Amino acid sequence: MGRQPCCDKIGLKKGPWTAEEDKKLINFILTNGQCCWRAVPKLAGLLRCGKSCRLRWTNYLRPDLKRGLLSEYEEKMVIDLHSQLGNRWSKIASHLPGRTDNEIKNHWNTHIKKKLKKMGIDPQTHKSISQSSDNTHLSDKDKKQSSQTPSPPKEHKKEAAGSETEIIETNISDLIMDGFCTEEVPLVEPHEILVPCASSSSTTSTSYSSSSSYSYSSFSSNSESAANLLQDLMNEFPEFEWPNICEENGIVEEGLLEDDFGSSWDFVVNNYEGGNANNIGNDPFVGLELDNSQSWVYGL
DNA sequence: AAGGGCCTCAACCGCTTTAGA
DNA sequence: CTCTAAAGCGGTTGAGGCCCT
Repeated sequence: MGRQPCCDKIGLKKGPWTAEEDKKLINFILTNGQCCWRAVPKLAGLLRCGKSCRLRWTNYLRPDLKRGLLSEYEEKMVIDLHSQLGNRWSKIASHLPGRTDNEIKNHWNTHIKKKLKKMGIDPQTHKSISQSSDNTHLSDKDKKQSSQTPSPPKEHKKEAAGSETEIIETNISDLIMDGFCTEEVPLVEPHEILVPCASSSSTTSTSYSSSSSYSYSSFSSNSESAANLLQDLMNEFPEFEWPNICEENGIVEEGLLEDDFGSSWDFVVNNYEGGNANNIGNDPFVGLELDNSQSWVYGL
């Protein structure tokens, strides 16, 4: 017996999702939760197959996703994990909260792979290309690119004499020192993801802001005040040295945090009920900003 | 300004794995 | 244990934007 297709493809829409479809899917998932993807399109009023809905949600609409390019630390993690796990993108993604397997796979193929090749490292084996006995696994296009790529600098040729571990570690360090771009690119406007609160006792707080320069991450919390929310964030992100904050209403606390990786973060905790001077929201929130570029607002 | 080539990444395809009857 | 449906996963595609000539 032949395998049935995952869905009746006749009449189903394919291709890029529209904002209207996104809204329908977000509303449905946040109201009903994730269950039985095959039934989702019908119940949500979408002309898509369940698989397409699941992919759209997991790869793009999920509110806990990080946005923008991978940080230096995340790239190093991906390279290290790939050397251990190979192309098991979902396993790699599971070590990077807020990142999807698709995102990591794309980033690997478009950025990291090229960078490693340029440094004389075989992206598949993580060995120096000069050590590889053959490069027959490369496609014609790869070979062409490889032939156009300048020889590795002398330092790398010198490193080839050392142990494999040393080579990889040194090259990864060089890679990071080269400086990857960490620009943040918000992709979803907040007004597009706001949904009516479900009447049920949802434990997910909806995050928002009127500024498009922020990322809008939901944060699972039972918080009823900014102080409680901050406490939840402290538990979630223990790598920060969090300050003590005033628990009175109407207090805005600002300051600097430093994470385990030496990055300085501006933070602001707003206890105001019913709006604030920056018009960021009408409820208490906790905001984090890295180098004036990456921002997260955790609202109630 | 035009157009051709390259790059990026969202989305799709098809195979594999998992869950449950 | 077997079969089937659903979900998960990784490879691939192609539209759209960017860059270079």
